[in-house]
Amino acid sequence: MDEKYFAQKIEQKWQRRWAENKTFEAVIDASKEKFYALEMLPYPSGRLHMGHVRNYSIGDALAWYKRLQGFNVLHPIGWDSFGQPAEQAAIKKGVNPRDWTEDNIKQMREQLQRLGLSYDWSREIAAHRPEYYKFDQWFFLKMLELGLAYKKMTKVNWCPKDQTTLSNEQASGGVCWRCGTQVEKKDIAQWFLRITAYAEELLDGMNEIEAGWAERVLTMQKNWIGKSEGATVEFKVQSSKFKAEESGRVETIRIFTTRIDTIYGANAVVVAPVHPVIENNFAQFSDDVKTKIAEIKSQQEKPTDYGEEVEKDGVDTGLKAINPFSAEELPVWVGNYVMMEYGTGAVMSVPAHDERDLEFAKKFGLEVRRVIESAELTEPDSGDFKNSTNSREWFTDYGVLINSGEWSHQTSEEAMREMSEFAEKNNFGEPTVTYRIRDWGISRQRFWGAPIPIVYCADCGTVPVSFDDLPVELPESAPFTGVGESPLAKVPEFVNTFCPKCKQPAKRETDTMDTFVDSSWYYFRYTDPHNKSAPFEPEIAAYWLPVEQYIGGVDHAVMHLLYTRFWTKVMRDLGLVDFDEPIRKLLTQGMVVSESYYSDRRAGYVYSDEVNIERDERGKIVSATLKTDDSPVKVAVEKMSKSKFNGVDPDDMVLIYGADAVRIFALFAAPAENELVWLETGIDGAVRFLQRVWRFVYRWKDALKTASACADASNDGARKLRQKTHQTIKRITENFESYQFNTPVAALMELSNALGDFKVEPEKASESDVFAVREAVESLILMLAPYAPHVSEELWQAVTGNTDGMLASGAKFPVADEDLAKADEIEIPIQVNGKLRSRVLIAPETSKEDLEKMALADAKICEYTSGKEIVKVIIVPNRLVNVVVKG
RNA sequence: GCUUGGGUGGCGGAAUAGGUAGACGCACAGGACUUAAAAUCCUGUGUCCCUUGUGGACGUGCGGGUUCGAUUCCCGCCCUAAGCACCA
Repeated sequence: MDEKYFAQKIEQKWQRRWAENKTFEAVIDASKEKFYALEMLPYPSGRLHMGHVRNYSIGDALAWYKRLQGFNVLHPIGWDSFGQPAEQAAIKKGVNPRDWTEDNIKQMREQLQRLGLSYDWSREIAAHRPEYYKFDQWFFLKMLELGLAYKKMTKVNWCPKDQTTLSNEQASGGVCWRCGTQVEKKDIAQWFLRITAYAEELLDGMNEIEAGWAERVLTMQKNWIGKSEGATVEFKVQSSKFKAEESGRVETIRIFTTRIDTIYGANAVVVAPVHPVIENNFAQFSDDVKTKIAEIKSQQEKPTDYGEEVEKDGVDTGLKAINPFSAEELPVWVGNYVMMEYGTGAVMSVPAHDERDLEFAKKFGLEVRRVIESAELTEPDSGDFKNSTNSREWFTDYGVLINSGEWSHQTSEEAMREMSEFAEKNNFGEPTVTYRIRDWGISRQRFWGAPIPIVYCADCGTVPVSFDDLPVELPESAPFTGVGESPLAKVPEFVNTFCPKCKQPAKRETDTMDTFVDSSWYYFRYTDPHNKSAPFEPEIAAYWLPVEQYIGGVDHAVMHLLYTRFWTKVMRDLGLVDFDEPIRKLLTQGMVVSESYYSDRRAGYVYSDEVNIERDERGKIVSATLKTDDSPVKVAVEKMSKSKFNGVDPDDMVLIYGADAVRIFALFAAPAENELVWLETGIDGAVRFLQRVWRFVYRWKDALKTASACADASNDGARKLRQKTHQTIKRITENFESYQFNTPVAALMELSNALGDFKVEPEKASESDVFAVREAVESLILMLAPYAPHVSEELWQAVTGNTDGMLASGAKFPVADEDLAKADEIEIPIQVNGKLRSRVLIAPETSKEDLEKMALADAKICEYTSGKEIVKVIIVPNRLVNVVVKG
């Protein structure tokens, strides 16, 4: 056994041993409490980045801790291996996406193993394998049966030159990212999952998980679902020649509003350019109106960039609609700020009480009529807001109604309730709840995804593939051009099939599923990863699920985490699971960032070794210039990325510092939720710490073998050490229980420093010294294991002589002895009028009376109190004394 | 604009049922060891002031408030990050 710490050597040794012993393979054991620790599965890009390392280090620390606590831990990993990059590689380099993906998985698996993460590799899954995506298809068919999957026409971004659909990002600025052609909107038929059917439940379920999820994530989901309660009101269209002639019925426009109380202030009805009433009456509009409507329509179809303010625009169609409350005749306008996708695609315009309507009214000179007055006014004024005491131009708060017929003098709250009830009673409206969330479109015109198991038959129409014929497998390859429809459509062997119903020749659906489908249920599959006939056995899943702790980036706060909650509710309705929420606790870890250097001269990012950086003695950058020509370089702290040349390769780090040190630093440098600035210098501290522990253990190793079970309390040094040990155990246990991963490292360092201060030579140590040191060392090693498992195993072996590894020997996390942890003397502050003036050493649990006596007798305190009247003395036992004086 | 976080030394960060602010680490400075360097170990390190002390004042974004006592609670601002955004 080597006396020097060589990370590479011991890390390989223990990684091999864990694998041979199947140490981390989880087996159902009903006698033990289970713990499911889960990290978001990676996309196999081929290289691990520091964000992964941080994510998995957190998860592994937790898994180790829970394992040492005696839990039956499930800690799996897999691959989110469908998706665009593989297809891009195929287009650019001509490689087969499957080979590319498998190669990447192999490389990244090795990288993960070099970090010594305690995964159960026997449960590894990959989304691109037929045995996995078979059940994506299975779920799709089940949802079809439940009416939760359906097909509808929808607008997509379309590049007419490349003949392909584009995502919003690819259509940024209204042009195709590849060829720069003007992007069009095109209607194509796509498959949707009815997530809206669960909107209310997804909202309600948040109460259940509130305690374990970061508030910002829940808020983001709430905003995304976007529930808004209001009312629909029907306005009869007066001058419409349409329905009146054809069916004898009067055409109506249904508007949605959250402020029905302001309806007497409406001066117009504004509809989206694609609203049915416009299409129905288009023929009777003047040419000017027609042109304007077409203009607004095409403007709305153009993808807009983030943050872009669009000026209000619109046109009076000449149609008239009747306000059912006031019987007033209002003009019907087309407005560019009204969208068909939200609410009913029509609004009533109330400029006095809505900022957007005001903007619109101002532009077109429409009347602004105030109908709500601030409730704080004792007397409602005339309604002429310019002379009103609360003369803001618009007023969007709740208040009291004025100029509203019989509803005047009611409060907004009363009026909203009663007016929508009134509308319902009289058949021209009803209370309505609207959601922002739309159904989940899962069709992708791509090759590298799970084929949607549907067949189109000339006679039978759209026919689902039979469950027995799953999986619908992807062909070996396809022509990858990046243009045209889905590559699958160009593979005749795939496309041509037979109708499952009538057995006549038919064609397959060539779209594949959104990869968020794969990640919606992957962690259910981990519980039963080799099941051939079902996604998982409900009984097995019932043991392991729900997930106790999920760890991943905030970037998935909405999409993935909402989809998987939806999927769980569907699985519950299918009888596969019996809970509503799959994830009890969610930890969203911060990004890993580092310094990047941008050169204006080179118009791009440059490598760090191309830059000269001067720092002052405090480390602040004084100047940063390009080495080649001394031109200035901008320094920014940004997310690590290849294109910014500021990434750090985890493999290099592991090679230089060892996996244990990298993991300690990743956890110690910042709280898990914070951004982590990766600085090479910081990691030295982790290495130094490990080496100190290592040296100490080897210095004491032989002496410790003689440790007896005797703990003699008369030895002061030993007693102090034991006290520190138990205080540390207590602290670290509390930290882990509250999911703090940075502070335990500090506590371990303190304990290690205490050992360093223990100045007894091992050869001269008394029995109680040896006992105390052994206790401290064993505790230290056990508590270090979640951070630095390799070093811990090695040192554990050195101390105990047990060569199987601490897991195999069933090591347990140390338990703090409260009595030993108690300090035998405490230093408490004495304040005069809240200012610290002196300190005094006391025995714990010293009585209030004694404390007061000690405080008032203190020489320094007397100095401050002499000649003054002591008003009172505040005593917090074991904390402080505060003497309050006057004069 | 709306929503939600967050502002503590040169830096990452500790500490809040209100009770010694700055644990631990980095960086820096001085010292020991060494022919020398590395490594290691020791000491110091919030700011300012003085009579250099078991000294004083100030100090947790800013301004108020509550309290014997506020980084922590309340009110009003400022800055910053993220998400959403013509959502009716």
